[in-house]
Amino acid sequence: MSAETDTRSRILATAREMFHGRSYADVGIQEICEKSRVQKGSFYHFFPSKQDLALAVIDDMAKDWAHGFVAEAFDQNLPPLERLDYMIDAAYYWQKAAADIEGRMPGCLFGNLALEMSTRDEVMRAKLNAVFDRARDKFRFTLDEAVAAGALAAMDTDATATAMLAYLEGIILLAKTRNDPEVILILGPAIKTLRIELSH
Amino acid sequence: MSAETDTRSRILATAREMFHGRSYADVGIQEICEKSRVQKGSFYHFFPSKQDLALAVIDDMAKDWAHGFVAEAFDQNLPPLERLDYMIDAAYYWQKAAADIEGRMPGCLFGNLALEMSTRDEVMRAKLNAVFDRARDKFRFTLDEAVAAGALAAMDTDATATAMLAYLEGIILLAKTRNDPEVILILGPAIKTLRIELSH
DNA sequence: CCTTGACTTGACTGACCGGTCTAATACAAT
DNA sequence: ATTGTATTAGACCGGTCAGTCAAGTCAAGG
Repeated sequence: MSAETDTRSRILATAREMFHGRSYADVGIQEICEKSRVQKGSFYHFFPSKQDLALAVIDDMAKDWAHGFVAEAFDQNLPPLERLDYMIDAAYYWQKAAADIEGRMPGCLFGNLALEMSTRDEVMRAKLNAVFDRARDKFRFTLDEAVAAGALAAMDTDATATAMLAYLEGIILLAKTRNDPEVILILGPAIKTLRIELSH
Repeated sequence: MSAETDTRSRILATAREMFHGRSYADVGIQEICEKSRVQKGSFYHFFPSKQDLALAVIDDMAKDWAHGFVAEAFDQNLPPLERLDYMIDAAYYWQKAAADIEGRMPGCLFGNLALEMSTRDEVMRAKLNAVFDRARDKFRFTLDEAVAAGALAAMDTDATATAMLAYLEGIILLAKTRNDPEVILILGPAIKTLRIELSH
């Protein structure tokens, strides 16, 4: 029970790290097996295909994300607008830590996979889209609170939340291309300037 | 002369389309050769490696981009801030046209390749970074003009230009993940709300 | 003690990968 | 007509890909 779970989760952790640091196509099952010291057959006992593995990796990362990074950054004890700064900081330190260890900024696993796989795998696209939708909901909830508290003038919180998520992903994309986490720190705070008015 | 150029440019055009619509790793040289009706040997006569082909594709797209899309969108006869709206519209129609034909939004070739290749190929990363730098310059030039014309209060035009580029890439990323070009139209105009103040 | 079934092992498959090589061909200059 | 060069043709290379499979190991349950 513990051994079986261990094998599966070892595969999952390895795959997550490798997909994140490289790409889906560039990482082979054989390599994942070697690095997690598992045989091919064992791999296929737990995951019917490479696609299923990727789907599991996305779920796994989304779970950790929701319970760690996002839960802290969107801490409801903080004033709504400060949460955005916290989130930017969290993203920065995360990427910086990874860059310091690996030498390269891995960026956002979801963004990476989304651009690589959206045109090739509808199931994966839909799953990544759902992850983004949940992230947007976090932003929207924060914006709704800010508006209710009078910290922000009334706006289209749904559209603005989506805009903020897009901006965050864009910043990480650019930072990864520059291989420089500082970009997140420089551009991040401007996320609070984004605004989409209510249409009527 | 015309025939040789034709073979090379046929390879280039096919590769560009395929890399854009799928990904670098997913498209094989064999497939590119088949689709452009060229033999392997001819391919390697013109391009020493797949990496060189990708580099040439990036240059080719950047050239077309600078002369077409960007030149029109950043038309200096337009008031500076209107150029931003033009650019968003141009991005929308481009993606929509591709989505209508292919059924899927290809997104931005540069953004796609940047996320896929940045951690794997330093040469490609640097080239894509340079393309982004030039795009940022276009934004900065526009912002400088807007500030000079009094249409915008003084700001850190360099940082804001980078923020706008990040936002644009982020929008396209999200639109691609949703497979819905309309996202560009909804989120795009908010690019004008981005602002990074001068630090002092 | 025997069976069951989850798990592991590692050899194996056929397809495809990027890239090489030699020979044939087209064509321009002499 | 001949030679040199640019281009094309396509067989071929070793390696890797995702995935399969038959033969086990081993612990729990009857």
